[in-house]
Amino acid sequence: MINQIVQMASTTEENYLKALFNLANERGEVNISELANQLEVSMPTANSMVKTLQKAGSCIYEKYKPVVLTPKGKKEAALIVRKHRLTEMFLVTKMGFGWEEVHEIAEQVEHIHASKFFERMDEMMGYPTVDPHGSPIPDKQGRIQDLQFKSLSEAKPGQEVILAALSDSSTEFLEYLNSRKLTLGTELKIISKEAFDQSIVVSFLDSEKETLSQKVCEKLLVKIFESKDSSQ
Amino acid sequence: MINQIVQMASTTEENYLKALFNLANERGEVNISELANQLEVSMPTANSMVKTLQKAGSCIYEKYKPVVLTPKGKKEAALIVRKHRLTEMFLVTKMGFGWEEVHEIAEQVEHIHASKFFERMDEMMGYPTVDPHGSPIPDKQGRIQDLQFKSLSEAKPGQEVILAALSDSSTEFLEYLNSRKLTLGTELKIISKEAFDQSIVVSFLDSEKETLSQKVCEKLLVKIFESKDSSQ
DNA sequence: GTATATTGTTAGATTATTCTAACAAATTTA
DNA sequence: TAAATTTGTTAGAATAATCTAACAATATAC
Repeated sequence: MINQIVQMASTTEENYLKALFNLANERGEVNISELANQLEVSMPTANSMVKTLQKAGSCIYEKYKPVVLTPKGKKEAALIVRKHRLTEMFLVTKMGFGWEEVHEIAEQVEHIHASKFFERMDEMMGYPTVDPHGSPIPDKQGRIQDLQFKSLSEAKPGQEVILAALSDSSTEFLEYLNSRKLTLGTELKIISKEAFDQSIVVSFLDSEKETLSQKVCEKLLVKIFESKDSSQ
Repeated sequence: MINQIVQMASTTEENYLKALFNLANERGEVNISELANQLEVSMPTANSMVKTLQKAGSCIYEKYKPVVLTPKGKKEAALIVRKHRLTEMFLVTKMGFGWEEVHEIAEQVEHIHASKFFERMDEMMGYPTVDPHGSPIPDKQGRIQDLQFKSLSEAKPGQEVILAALSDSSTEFLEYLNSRKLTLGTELKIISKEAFDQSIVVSFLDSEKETLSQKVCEKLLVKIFESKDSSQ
């Protein structure tokens, strides 16, 4: 009888996997100092944990080379991200939390192993595909749909767009958006764009007008409607 | 400047505190072997952790004597039990789980530190005072109301009682109760009691009749209505 | 293209949590 | 009460996750 006890990843290992996954998505390659920085541990600590994850078959690592997740590691990470995003969505839609306060809670809830718990959340919400920040929720197999939104800074005057996701979900940014009543799903019309500093004036909610800096525009991901003059 | 960093209890320590609290409530004194047995660790392990908890001021321990929680330790434990029971209640009333499946999930959720999360649950449920098994939910200060239910085995023929809580919430027992449609809040009338084996025949839901063994009766906690003939 | 800075590694130590082996104290049984 | 059993303790070791110090490799700057 083969008694193959596949040890579940510890909470610590789960955090490393998630960090590798997120860093790889943001910046492509992941080196030890980025990883250490992200997790607020020393480089020797990150180095040693990467070796542990390699032994477990979750990543590939060669001295002085960037760390790469294996398909196994990617799936493990995606399933943690799934739990995180389902939780965030649940906290917002079913428990009345603001989108700026859910990340911290979800960081803890994502390490719960009872899959029943997350399946019920999923069911109660009608199987959502994105979280409250517009990020896609991986499916049960760890697959992620590619949403391919554009940054608002790519939009041109006259175009209409829908705010669909954020590339920065820090509390500060979310609170900035709250203060301008900018929520996901909001329709924006690009009134003008300032050539000097790339800031954009938009109108939304049938009346509000707002100037958005380039910095802000880069972080707002939008669906751009095909131009009415069919220039494509 | 006094820089008193009071270290939060680890998940492991929390589990020891909870075990000490529960064992003390069930059996009075807690000795090392009971604790070790409850947590499925070796006696030296339990012994060593008890010393750690003592250093943290959560319990009092002298060689070969029973372990006693300090007021600090009792409060810490009660607050974990609070999170556990709030979670169980939430899972049953807001997420549609059966009472026999929530314990396992709550064992994991109780270690989440985000107090916002539990406060929102509490609020959504209207500040319940008991969990789905009839056990009291400690308040935010760790205080527990004393419910003082009686065991059904103390009831006498002719009396009417309401099933209020359980002294055993094992999955097997909960499934037994499910199969008989016995839920908390059910009104039972004691039809007769068999002197030989202390089994009791009850009627409930206006029609159902059921014979309950002494073993079962001892685990059912009830509110006994004052007798109509005011014999007290 | 050398000097400087950054990044990464190894070695060695620490703390938390656990174990087994060996022994000691307390309790139960006969 | 003496023997047997149970309970508890100490000692010593193992693993996970972390650190600092010291050194090595790679990348950047002049």
